[in-house]
Amino acid sequence: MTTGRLMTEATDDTSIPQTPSLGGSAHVAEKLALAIHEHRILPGTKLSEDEVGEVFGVSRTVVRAALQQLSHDQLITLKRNRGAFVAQPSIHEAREVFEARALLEPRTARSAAERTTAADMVRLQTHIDAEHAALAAGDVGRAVYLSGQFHIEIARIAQQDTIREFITQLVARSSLIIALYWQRRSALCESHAHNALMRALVAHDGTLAEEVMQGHLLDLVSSLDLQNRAATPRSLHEVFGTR
Amino acid sequence: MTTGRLMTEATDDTSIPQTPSLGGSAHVAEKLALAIHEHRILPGTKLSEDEVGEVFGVSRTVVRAALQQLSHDQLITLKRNRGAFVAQPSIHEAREVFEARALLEPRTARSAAERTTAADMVRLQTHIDAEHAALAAGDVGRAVYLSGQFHIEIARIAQQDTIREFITQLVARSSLIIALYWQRRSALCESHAHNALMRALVAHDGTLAEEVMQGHLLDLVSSLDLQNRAATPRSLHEVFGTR
DNA sequence: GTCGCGGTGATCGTATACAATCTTGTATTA
DNA sequence: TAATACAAGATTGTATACGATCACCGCGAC
Repeated sequence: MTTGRLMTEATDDTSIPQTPSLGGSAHVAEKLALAIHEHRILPGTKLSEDEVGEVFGVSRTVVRAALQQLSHDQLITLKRNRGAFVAQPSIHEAREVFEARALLEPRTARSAAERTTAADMVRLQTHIDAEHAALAAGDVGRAVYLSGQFHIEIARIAQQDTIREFITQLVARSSLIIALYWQRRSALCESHAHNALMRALVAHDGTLAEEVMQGHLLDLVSSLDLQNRAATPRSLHEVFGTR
Repeated sequence: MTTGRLMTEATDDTSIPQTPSLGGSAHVAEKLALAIHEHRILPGTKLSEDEVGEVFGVSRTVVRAALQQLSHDQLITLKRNRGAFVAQPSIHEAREVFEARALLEPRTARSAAERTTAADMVRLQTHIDAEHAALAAGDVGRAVYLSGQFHIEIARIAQQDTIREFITQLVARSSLIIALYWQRRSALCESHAHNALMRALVAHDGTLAEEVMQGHLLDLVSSLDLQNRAATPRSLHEVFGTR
């Protein structure tokens, strides 16, 4: 066990699932997904079954179940007899992800605007405050995670569970894409756009919400470097195309 | 083992994975998914791990992996310490599924129209022929399956893998919805719409393809009975609203 | 010096065994 | 008679063990 402390150690929690309604594998999957979201585990990192099991104090059986779930969400890639690796979306995949988001999210924001309640407003404001706090603390990973949760929250307000699930997957993959292709620039425009979105929502202005969301997603894409090929491949095999 | 012959028996194939690149669990998951698609296994059916393992000649380990995958696709529902059951989408979920399809597929059809090649046309025509053959043979289940595959094929032509994956999930759930809420009526309009779609695609008429797809999905929804609550609920809890 | 080849270690794939939980049948009692 | 408590059976949840496959590395031949 040479890597260590990339993720929360087993001593952080009771190592016994605190949510008895959930299976242990779901617990492990959540923890891993959060760590990936927050960029505490970087794309390309190998997730050995033994190692993960040791960290969380569970057997390989439950680790395998968790990894399979994450694989289905395309957060990790399973290679037969090789192991699990945090996914490294290609530039092509990155474009597709944001095209899908552009297709789903503006319309969802419009729906959300028509249904935003006072309670929703409070939740959104809390979210934005948390984003600001994370940025102020310099915790970029957490800020990225919270920023994604904001988009998911909008889908929740729209009361479209099926679409929300898709957006959840897209946000997760977006987190990987940001980790790979982010070029530092305007980090503040993010939460600014979220503020504008919230204003449109509470004003029940669906058209405005749709426009703001569309522009926000475009800004997001343009803050990435999707031109240069060969952006941060971790595995030597991928560098040279062997295997 | 009292149920039997709902799905293809183990003697149908070699019971040894014929695709060595795929894990055995993927093989089992595919067979089960196909059986569910074709309505050979109906919503609400319990899929016991032992039973499935016996049918396919594999151990519970691989069955569990397959069931987990199907659960993620929402084809089955896993209940802790209870087992796996073929999913029974509620009317609300059914509406959401088709709303999501209405959001994704028309635009995807437009993209596909701009990229349809001669080879694609052949594939589409083959598909439509197979649909006709299945209908002529009275195999409604297979016709439903092939009809869904047609929609997935369009997403493939559009070269949008991410969106294609979403549509694949939605088509799968649509199959369950059709099994639950289908009210017999115009079974032929289906393939007719598919013919119209193909014509729009080969003519590279994106606008027409988008319109046809939108209308086709609306027809599909209106062929369902999503008004009556309590349409074929299997669980008594759902009948009486307890828990 | 480079290419090909087999040994070796590590890791995953699958099967089996045991523990925990739920369901169900039965007997007991008010 | 009906309700409850208890026990037996069945099913899933988890852990462990063994076998298969692949990557890595050293050795030898060309």
